[in-house]
Amino acid sequence: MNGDKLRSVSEKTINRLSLYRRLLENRFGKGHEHVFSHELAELACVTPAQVRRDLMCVDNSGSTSRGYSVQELVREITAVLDAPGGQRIALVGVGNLGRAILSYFSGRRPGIAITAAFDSDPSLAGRVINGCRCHPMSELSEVLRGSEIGAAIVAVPASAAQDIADRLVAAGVRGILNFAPVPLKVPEGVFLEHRDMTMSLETVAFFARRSLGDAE
Amino acid sequence: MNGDKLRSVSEKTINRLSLYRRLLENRFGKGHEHVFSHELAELACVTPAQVRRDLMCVDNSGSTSRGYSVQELVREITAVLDAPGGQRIALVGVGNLGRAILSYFSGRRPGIAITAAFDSDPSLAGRVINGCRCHPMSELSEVLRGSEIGAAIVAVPASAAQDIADRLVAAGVRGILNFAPVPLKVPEGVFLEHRDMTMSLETVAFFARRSLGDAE
DNA sequence: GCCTGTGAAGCTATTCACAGCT
DNA sequence: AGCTGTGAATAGCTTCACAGGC
Repeated sequence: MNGDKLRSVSEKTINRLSLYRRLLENRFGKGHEHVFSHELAELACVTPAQVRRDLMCVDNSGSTSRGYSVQELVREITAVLDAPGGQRIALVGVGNLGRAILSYFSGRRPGIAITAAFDSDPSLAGRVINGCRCHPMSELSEVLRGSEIGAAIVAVPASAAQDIADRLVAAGVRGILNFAPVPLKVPEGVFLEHRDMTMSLETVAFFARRSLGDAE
Repeated sequence: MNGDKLRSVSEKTINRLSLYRRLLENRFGKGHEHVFSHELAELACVTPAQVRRDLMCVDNSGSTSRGYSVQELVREITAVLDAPGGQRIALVGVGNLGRAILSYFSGRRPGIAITAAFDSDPSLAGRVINGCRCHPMSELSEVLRGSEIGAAIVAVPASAAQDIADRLVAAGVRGILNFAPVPLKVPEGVFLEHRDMTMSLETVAFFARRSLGDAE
């Protein structure tokens, strides 16, 4: 389809495409059939030029004086973001955060499903939480090998995270979303996103304080 | 102290300083008194040049052929990041995610404390979770006004998020960490960080798939 | 007139590369 | 010899500004 364009799309653009799609779905639900780049920009809190630039990587239906067709745009962004048959994700670590993630994603996005969870607590084994089956940690490799899972969420304590990451990669996982408060080492070719809450919160605290100082 | 340098520090640098500090604390716990930039870089998964560049904004003790003194570096980063008397944070939304955040931050960082939580569920009012008192949502402005809280975490459903943000800003909050899956509008001068799990997960899924494709 | 798509400019962040120090 | 601190170069991202279309 639009193969080569996709090779070079940046992470930030993919992030925003994900956001645009949700905003558009929501907007379409409200009866709007078309959007202008400045309207979508307003919803997403970015500039209109940014929206148009981002949309260059979707196989865009083009546009008229009415702007973009919401429905077509959603379809085209989906063609870029989602795997044709949907994508399966594993969750490792079913503590407070892991459960929050399960409950949040349960059936929320059609293209993505968390289909297996793992925890070192044996009492969770066999339980089904928000439609997702929990397995003992020891079965990680085995369960992943028999599945179509290509990405995983790591929500375990810092001390366990690197070991888990190694095992995930060995089992064929090529994308990791890491919530553990420690940077992970993964081989070239494995995509890694580190979402460190401590970093986020300390950063917000810093700039909040600086803002106050600026005002005075 | 090092006032003007701080005006221009980027968000990314502050993020990494937060990370460096934790890695250093951990390292010092293991008996290392000194680090080289390439060692810290290895721990943080960045380049040595990046580390040195980031450290330019701390009032650095300088360095010798032994590298940086871990203890001093921690102290200097703390002088940049933390408010002198510690910083208080509010949490809005005590659902699954909110509880995960409370349990995670409970006593973890000395410079930061989540001192008030709010939820629209009246049955939570008055309860204390991980040392943090829950208030009914209606008391948000009142409680914040009588406090030193300058930043807040938003962990409510999308539909409530903008209203909460407006009330937080009106009550004097100058930094918001937003976990709701919707971009928030805040006035100039209020720092906003949007941590959207759907965006993160869809992005990881996309690049995991692309990685697989690259390999084939 | 007001939109989109996009080359070019402008900005920000990262890395290079080397002077200066021990 | 091997480190830090930093000007200069590079790479990456965003915005400008305008040609072309309805």
